Amino acid sequence: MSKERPNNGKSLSQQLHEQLREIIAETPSGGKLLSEPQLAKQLGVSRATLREAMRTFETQGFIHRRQGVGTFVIPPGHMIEAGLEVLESIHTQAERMDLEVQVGPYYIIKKEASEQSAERLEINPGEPVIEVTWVMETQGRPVAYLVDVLPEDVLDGFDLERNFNGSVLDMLMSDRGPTLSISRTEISAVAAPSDIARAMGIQRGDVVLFFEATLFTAEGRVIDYSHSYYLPGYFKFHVVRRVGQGGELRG
Amino acid sequence: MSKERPNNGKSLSQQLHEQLREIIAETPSGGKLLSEPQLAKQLGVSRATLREAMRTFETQGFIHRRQGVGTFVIPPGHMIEAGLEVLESIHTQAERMDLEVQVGPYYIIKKEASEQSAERLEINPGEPVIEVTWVMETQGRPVAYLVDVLPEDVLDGFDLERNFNGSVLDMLMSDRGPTLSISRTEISAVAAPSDIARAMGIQRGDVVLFFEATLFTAEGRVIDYSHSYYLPGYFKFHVVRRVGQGGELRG
DNA sequence: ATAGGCTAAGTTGTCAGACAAATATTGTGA
DNA sequence: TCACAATATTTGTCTGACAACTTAGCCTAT
Repeated sequence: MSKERPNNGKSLSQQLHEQLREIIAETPSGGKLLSEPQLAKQLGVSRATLREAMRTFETQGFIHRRQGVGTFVIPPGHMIEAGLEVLESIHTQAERMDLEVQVGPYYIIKKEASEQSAERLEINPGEPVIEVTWVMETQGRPVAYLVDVLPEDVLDGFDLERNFNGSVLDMLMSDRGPTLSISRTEISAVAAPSDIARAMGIQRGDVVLFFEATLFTAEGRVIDYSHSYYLPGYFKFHVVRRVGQGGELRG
Repeated sequence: MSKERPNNGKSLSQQLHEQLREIIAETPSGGKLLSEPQLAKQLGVSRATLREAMRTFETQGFIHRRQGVGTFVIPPGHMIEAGLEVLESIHTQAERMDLEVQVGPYYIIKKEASEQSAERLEINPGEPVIEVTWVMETQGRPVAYLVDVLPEDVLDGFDLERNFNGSVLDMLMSDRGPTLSISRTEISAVAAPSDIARAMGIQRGDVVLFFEATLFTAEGRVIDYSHSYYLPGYFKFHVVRRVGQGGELRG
């Protein structure tokens, strides 16, 4: 068992969250959930706590509550289907796509933060960072080229050389790591620069998808800056865009 | 004329939501909110209700609650900033980016649905559709090429020729239109095919971002299928990805 | 027979007050 | 000075109740 974690105010709530997810998943599209008092009793929590958990699913558009009527599961297929808005490693993502992947050549080096890296990581240029570079392959063919840059101290407690399985994100999301919250990913398209082209075995100037991401902890600290190149055709990225609600917290 | 609406279980909660948003927006980055009892008293609601509202913001990653400590505003700039997950027209989006845009040449034609369009629109091939094609320019330079395909009956009540201002989406979102819910957008990168290259004044084979989107009404009907090409550099698209929660509702 | 209104039951929305759990601060003693 | 206990503050959860809303069925008047 991992480290002796206290109930960070999460464990219980987390459990409830999981249970609720299952219940929602098992309810047919458009179907009606049990009433709140019944559900609360079944799950062994108070109605107030249950309602807070339900609210998270409502915010995410999975369920819909109508006063005096009940709570309904929003028809999926037309729903989230786990696109880019869910933060998961490219490894995990590839599995869902039934794509068998291998970790190609990778390099883990310690260096001083470049000006660009430093700005993204919100540290000072020259501070020590770890840079992880690797190529993702399927059927022996390179399909993605990934670079992660992290402040050195973030990796305290990790044995990078031993535990690296191809995904920095998976490692950070393990229970030993800090609590992650969101990742801001910029999307663009570029012609492959020569060094990337060489590593991926394509022509210089060939079209690749380009992602640039910064990863934040729950406290708002930047702990990872990554840029990655993907061969079109092997990956299908998608986003679910929602009308209106929520936007514009900033002026 | 607003119909005689009863409090659809929202009006009050909605109001609270707005107030909370303001409070969060006005709190400095990383700052601490008032304690829940104080906030509840100030807003004139019970603590339970307040907590449900806060939960929505927590789910969206705007605030972070720590038991025994308090509730904190997550530094923005780190935050949402209205990325791709909000459904809005490219026109609106361009405005936010301080990009002055003009509507270049456009064509509105009626035709029979191709096999591909029909599949996307969930109709039968051969049924009448409207196809809107236009080029978006900034400083006289083409920067995007957009094609929208809609079933003919969707546009009942719209005078397309007269009202078209460059955005099909804006028109559909107007009050005369149906209630929209989500848009599923696939993201890829391609080398510009010759006809698009010609229309955009670039070389055939140049790199462009490629979006392919289907737009759903609240009832789940597909009412728009669009594919669009964007010149990298002129646009910055980004997505905010959230860790774990909510994912995998579907098998 | 039909249309319209009324009643009752079920469900979500909101409220009040209380205690538990986690954390940070302060005070105390060695 | 340092370790440790006491205390105050804050979020997490519970309980029970009532209000607002929706639906379905019954009843009445036309």
